Amino acid sequence: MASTAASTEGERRERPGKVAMMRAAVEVMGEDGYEGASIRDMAARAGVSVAALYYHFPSKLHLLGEFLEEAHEVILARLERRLLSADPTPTARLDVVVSTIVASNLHDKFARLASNVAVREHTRLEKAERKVIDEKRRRLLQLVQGVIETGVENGDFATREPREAARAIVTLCSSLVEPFPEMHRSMAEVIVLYQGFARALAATP
Amino acid sequence: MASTAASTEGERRERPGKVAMMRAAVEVMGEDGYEGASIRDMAARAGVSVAALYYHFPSKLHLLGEFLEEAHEVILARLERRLLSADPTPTARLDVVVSTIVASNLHDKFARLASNVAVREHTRLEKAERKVIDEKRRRLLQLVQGVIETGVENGDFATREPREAARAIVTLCSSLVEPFPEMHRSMAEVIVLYQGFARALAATP
DNA sequence: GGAAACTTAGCGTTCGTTCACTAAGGCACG
DNA sequence: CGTGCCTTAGTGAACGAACGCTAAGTTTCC
Repeated sequence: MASTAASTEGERRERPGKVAMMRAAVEVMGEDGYEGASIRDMAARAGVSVAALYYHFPSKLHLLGEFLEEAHEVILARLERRLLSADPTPTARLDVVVSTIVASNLHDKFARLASNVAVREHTRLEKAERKVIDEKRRRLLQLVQGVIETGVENGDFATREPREAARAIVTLCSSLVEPFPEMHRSMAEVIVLYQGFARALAATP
Repeated sequence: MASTAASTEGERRERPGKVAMMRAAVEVMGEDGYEGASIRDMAARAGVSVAALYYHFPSKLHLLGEFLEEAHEVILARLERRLLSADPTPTARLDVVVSTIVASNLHDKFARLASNVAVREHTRLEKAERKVIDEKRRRLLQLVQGVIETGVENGDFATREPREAARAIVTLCSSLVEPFPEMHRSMAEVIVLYQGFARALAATP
């Protein structure tokens, strides 16, 4: 579903489309913050008029909300899929958790900006939409917690606080977009490093 | 120096003063984000006119910068002082690192708001001021890294990545202000929990 | 022809910032 | 001992620019 541009035919006159507008909007939000990002900047980045944004999104806040819902849904789906086809040992499954989350936040420039928006701006939502996002974050946390708990049950892990360990792991994997100046590592190196951190957190009582 | 209100005499007519203005400004920034916080809200919260802010701070951005410098200096000083009078074993020193950072970010409502500002808004600064803050964050990181490295040298710790472990620990201790919905723990419990996490990160090879 | 996907133009509001002014305390000097 | 003067810490009003948003018209494509 939802193949907005150039779906069945080739080479139409490249209309920007809703997806491109959301991409542009998220880029600007990632750079300037939600309140600092003006809809004029978003529209200009998408190569579109301001009113075009309002054709697709009822308000700036709904645009943020829609993105956050989608982004969380995407990472949850990705994680569930990769866990299904993963080595069933808890350590391998935890490695999958880490590599999936880190890669989702780091794999290109847009992913980094989107990740910034996701961690910093979800507080701006209205209470109702905020609840929807919090619920999705809770699902992500539960997923990781489940992986840890099965590991504790069969002796691979040993933490007495699976929920808090899961929270710490997800926080770590989500907080590595420029929290400190310069980390001179490739994404692959970061993944290995953080898989080690995650194992340490899960394995230590 | 700099005792702004009621310095030598008693009971002057309670003028708000620069410190109160900065406190109010940081509160509003913590709630609404830097760009979302208007100087009118800040002034109102401090019980003062807008122009009064401009008497003490040359601009909104300088206000943020001055706060960030001060906040980082405070936590660095606190950490250095507590490390000086701490049990010299690396584990005890790492515990001090964790308890100091966590307590600084959590000990009351203002501390939480200030912590939010510190982690989210330091990217808004101009390049020059940004460098000043980054340097202070680097000093904090170095301090923690040093604690870990001496632990590795004498065999208490075992990580092969002291810098990244330090980064992870500081990130964890700084990221616990509402990153996930509801953490039903007292500050003392959180400190013990995160001391365990920090030890695990430092001790695991 | 008609719906979907836009544009142009502008609305009212809020923003950061500045200007001209002032009440209040300290203080050197005749 | 008071009086003119400078500094400190503010006030109130207003500036132009930028803001989120919208009504009405135009193009594109089946």
